[in-house]
Amino acid sequence: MLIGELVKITGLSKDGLRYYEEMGLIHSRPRKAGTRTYRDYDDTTLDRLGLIALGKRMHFSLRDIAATLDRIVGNKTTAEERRAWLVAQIKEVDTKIADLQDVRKQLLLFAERPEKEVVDAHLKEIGKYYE
Amino acid sequence: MLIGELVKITGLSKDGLRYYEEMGLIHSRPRKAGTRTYRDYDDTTLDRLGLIALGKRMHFSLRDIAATLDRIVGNKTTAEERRAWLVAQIKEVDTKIADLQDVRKQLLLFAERPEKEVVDAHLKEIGKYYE
DNA sequence: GGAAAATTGTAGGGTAGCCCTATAGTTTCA
DNA sequence: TGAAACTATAGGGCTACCCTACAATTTTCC
Repeated sequence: MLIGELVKITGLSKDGLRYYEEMGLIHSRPRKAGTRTYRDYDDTTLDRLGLIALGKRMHFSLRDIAATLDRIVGNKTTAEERRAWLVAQIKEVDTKIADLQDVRKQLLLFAERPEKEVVDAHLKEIGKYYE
Repeated sequence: MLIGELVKITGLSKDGLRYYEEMGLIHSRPRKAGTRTYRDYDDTTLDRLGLIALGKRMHFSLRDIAATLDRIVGNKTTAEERRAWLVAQIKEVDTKIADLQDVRKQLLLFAERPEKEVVDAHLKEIGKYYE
């Protein structure tokens, strides 16, 4: 299929998809047409895009996603390798969740006593984690 | 204090701090020195940087953080306004947590049956959420 | 069948949130 | 006094795109 259909199915943008291809996240077969060359995608592209979306929901960079895409979709990896990798990913997600839960706790403390002095004092305590 | 001390205390970079100032997230009093003008920061800057860090952990854009910084640190806001705003923020964080938990569930399903055919089949099911 | 509309291509600029030079003015300290 | 330490501005680079052009190639409609 051409890029337009991919756009229709996925809701992603033309530019985004071409950027993915440039980054090596998806691939197409060149289809010659006069002086132009169109990109022809096959169905497995949709699987890859699904995984890319999953990676983005994990707040991973495209570079990281690219590195792992072939690892999970590719045929070269064994089931055991996939499992080990997946467990590692789950741990990373757990870390992100834990961090957000901590943030939530901080916000809740603010919300319970929203008087300026209390907020300010609380800020002095937690505000020391600058990064 | 000058920018170097801020760098030491926070661990943030000189460039990052100047970018924050450019974006209006922090402020300094200009200190003239010959043809140059140095940035002079006061202690409240540290409070602001603490809140900025909190915002970043929530994956908020600097633009959004800037908009809310004055709202929470500023004197103009009432306790009730602050509380309402904080509750809204907590909801947003909850959404992010829920999404990550969903991602975690998907990964776990993959991990439990990492055989290629099963993974591929599963992909077809969940892989339809492209964004 | 020929013109108009839709689709694709490349090229270029813009955004966010920084990092990393390079070059130069200012202050501090031995 | 002169070198080291700190500061400034200016410029380019990176990521993950978006948003114009403008041109080539279908496809569609009359």
